[in-house]
Amino acid sequence: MQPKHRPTGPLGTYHGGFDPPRRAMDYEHREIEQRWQETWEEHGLYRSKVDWSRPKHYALTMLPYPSGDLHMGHWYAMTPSDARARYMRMKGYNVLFPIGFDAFGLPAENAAVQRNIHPAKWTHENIDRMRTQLRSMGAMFDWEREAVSCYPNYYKWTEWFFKQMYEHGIAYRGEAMVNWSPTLQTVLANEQVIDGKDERTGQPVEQRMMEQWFFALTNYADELLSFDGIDWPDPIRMMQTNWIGRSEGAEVTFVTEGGDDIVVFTTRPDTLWGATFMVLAPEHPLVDALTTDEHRAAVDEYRQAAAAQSELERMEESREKTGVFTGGYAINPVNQERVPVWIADYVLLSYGTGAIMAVPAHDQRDFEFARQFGLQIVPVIHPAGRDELIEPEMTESYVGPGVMVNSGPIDEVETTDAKGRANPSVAAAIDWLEENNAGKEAINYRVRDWLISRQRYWGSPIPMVHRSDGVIEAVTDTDLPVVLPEDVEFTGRSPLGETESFLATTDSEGQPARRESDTMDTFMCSSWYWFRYLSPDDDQAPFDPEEAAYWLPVDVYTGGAEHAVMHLLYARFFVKAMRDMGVFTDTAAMMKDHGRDPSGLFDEPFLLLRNQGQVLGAERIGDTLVIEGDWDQGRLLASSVQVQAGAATDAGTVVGELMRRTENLLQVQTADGLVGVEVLPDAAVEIPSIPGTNDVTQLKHHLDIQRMSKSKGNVVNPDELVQEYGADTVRTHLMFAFEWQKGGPWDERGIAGSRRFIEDVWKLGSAAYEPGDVSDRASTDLRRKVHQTIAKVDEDMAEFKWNTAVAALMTLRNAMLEAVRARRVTSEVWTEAVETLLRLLAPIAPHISEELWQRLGKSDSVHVQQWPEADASVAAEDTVTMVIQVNGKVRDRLDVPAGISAEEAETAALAADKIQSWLEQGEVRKVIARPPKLVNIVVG
RNA sequence: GCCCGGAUGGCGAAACCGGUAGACGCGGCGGACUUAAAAUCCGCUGUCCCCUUGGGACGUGCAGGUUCGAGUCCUGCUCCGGGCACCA
Repeated sequence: MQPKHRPTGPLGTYHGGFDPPRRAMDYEHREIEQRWQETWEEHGLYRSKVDWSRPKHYALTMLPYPSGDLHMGHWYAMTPSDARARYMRMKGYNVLFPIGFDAFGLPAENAAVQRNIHPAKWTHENIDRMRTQLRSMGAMFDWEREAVSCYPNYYKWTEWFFKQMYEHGIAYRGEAMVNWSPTLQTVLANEQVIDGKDERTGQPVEQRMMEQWFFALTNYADELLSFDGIDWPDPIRMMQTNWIGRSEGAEVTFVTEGGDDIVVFTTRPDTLWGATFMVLAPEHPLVDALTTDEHRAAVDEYRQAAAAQSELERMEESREKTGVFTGGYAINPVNQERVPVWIADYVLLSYGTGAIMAVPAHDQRDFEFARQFGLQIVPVIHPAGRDELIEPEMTESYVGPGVMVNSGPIDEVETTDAKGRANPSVAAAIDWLEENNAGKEAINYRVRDWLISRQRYWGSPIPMVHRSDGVIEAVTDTDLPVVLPEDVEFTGRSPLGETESFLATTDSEGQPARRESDTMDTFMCSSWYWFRYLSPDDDQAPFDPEEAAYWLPVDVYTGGAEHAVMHLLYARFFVKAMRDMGVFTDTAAMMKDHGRDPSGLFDEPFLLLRNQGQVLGAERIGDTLVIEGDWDQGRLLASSVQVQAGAATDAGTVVGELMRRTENLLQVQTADGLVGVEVLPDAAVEIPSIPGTNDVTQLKHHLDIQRMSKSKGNVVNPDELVQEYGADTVRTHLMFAFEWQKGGPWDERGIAGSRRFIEDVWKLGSAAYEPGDVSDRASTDLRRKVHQTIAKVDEDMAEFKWNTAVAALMTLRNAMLEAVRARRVTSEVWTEAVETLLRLLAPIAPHISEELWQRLGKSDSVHVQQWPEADASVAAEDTVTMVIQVNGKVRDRLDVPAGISAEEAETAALAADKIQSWLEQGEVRKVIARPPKLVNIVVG
């Protein structure tokens, strides 16, 4: 449908008279929304341009992964972000609100393997569809700044950043554990491993060390612990802080009898005199050397068992302690005692040094281990205010304060609950270790360096070359990007490692060499995308410093709290590394040219962060699947899948609830546990509630209540809602019906209320108001309500409290409906009310606000209007309801002047009729007056 | 297991700093309009009790505590959600 009027003015200005208001109820949301979306686009209303004469505001919403269709979760995340951006614009800021796609990732590759569709094709089709869906939201995205991470002109710069990291010593080769499938000879993602088995083949998966690329994130650990200058939610800061997990203590070297050093980190070096054994991670490199022939069989067996378990399983503290003795011994450097060296899976190679000294008397895990295996326990703390610990009588470790005993040089030193050097005994121990060259003060972080290698196809290539002489070198900048080859085969293994035409290359000296076949973690792409929005087509640099000088840093970032520790920490790390690598040198110079002080502007990416919760799928009773098929090595090849409510457990080969689906792989919860099912391409799929021929992808609509996301799959389709109710209604409802930070299950019934609100706005905005018997009182009352609403909505929009902002607008709606019925307010007051309502609603419901604004005969877009300002004197109430309590219970209410004094309030309260009978129950002991709201009389 | 959240009517929720619990909306009930239904409009709607106009008791996951006063603060639990490093 074409716009009825084709305004031709400058940005945000429309000319030409609109039709006079038609009948009250001609609200055609489809026509109106489409027309305005086209008109805004034509006028470039949301193009954002650098303008140094105006204050800037960079609003960012987390970019979506193109999983297929835009789902309610995207709307839920983005609608308020858009509304906030629009609000800031009306507040006078020059706003940048861009969008893009985080387009590399595993689901595209799954589709390739399972359905033989190329990841690029799958991704591009999804992006095309989601672009259309995003436009239907009516958001103020500046599409000219769109960035897509899987386009070569984007990942060229992802590769360039990798090179920068390499050249500045941040990227390095190291070893890490991977999920290795011996059957497929490939690495699997954690998500692909279910119950220690490959979800696709049902074959076992083992942990194996592999050499890969890392970023030295721990170099920035201390800086990342500081949140100075940024406004982030406390829980996120806390999670990041705990994730980084800084602990202070000492590194101590134990020497094995074979002469090897075992370095351990401990936060309690003061308890070294009580260290009676050591435990190494099963994968620790010294295990082989330590193991005696007598113990080798047991050690090997234990190591294999440990390799079959994930880290998460190994960290389960409640399970029984397991471990085996290597037969080897090391010398405790503080007392020259010979201590046995064990291996146990609760020690992780990835934490600390992969080895611990065990002090069973004062560490509960060590205590349980010692008791289980009959190892020596030596108490070295005399607990404060208690009897000395006697080893055989101990039933648990002692971790409290006291005085050191049995500890040679640090005997008698006090020990407290303080951490690090703040604890006298720890300080004394560190000093002693350093004086005697037995150890040194050290800091350990729980956080590990960022492993960025992925043995996959659909990611940004790592621009490195392995020379035939073993040296690794970077691809020259002029050869960037290393482009992903398109003609590859998808088998489940990494195609790059098997594509000879990609691998074969030459090094900088023209000698034959091999390309790196790993690609980068997709978090790498999303660690710098907001810079790419600044100049998405720039082929000279990752971003244009002229744009960056104006727009950076991001002022407001919104997205899901599920990104608390990974994406949001990587993003912070990335910016700090960029700063140190000099990436912002030009930007800083440009800032100075424009009189902007660049100091501190490149330390953090996002000044203010707010998180939304998750919208859950509509609640359904979990459907039961009845599946027929043949067993093949522990999983079922299905020839028929039926959705059947309440089917008997023996109705098919497998009967159970669908828990997860990845393409045609199902996980079905049966009475006997989780079963993996592969739905064969020609299998019959039957879903009674979906008419026509069904296919396996539709099974996603039949999960129990769960998160709406690409991996869980129960998606409420917003397109249908938008068709039926309109984007403005859906936007309003999403902002109204939930506590944004919390989210919750989607329930379609409630949207009727938001639709009614939008229709009422239509009536109010398009009705011709004729004053009748005008009264000052009515006019004053409506004006007061209008200005109270401005104040409330303004405050709520500023603080991301969308639901109460909409509620305030609904309250104003109610007052205006009342006013239009009574016709007692003046035309001026009515006009002020209508124009205020439309401007306050514009960020939330942009289309209807614009349509009605234009019908009022305005020439500029409502979206370039000034945000209304509340007049506090108009908004003020002159009387207030004062509550009178007796002993904390409400017994009466009085209307009193807002300015009532404490004495007057007290007098009035004690004189109130309904209070008298309560006063007779005893003496008035105390009166607490909090004018003008409350008086509490204490009687007793 | 570890880290971080959450729990308030039949439902989604609101409640600034400790000061009227339930704003706003859904649903429900009753009424108006209609041949009828839908839509729309008006009224009621936390639970229980009493003789009414009206009044009273109870009530914010559970058990305690602090306070004149607790949804809000403290202690100990229960259940639910998010994250745990190759899902994004």
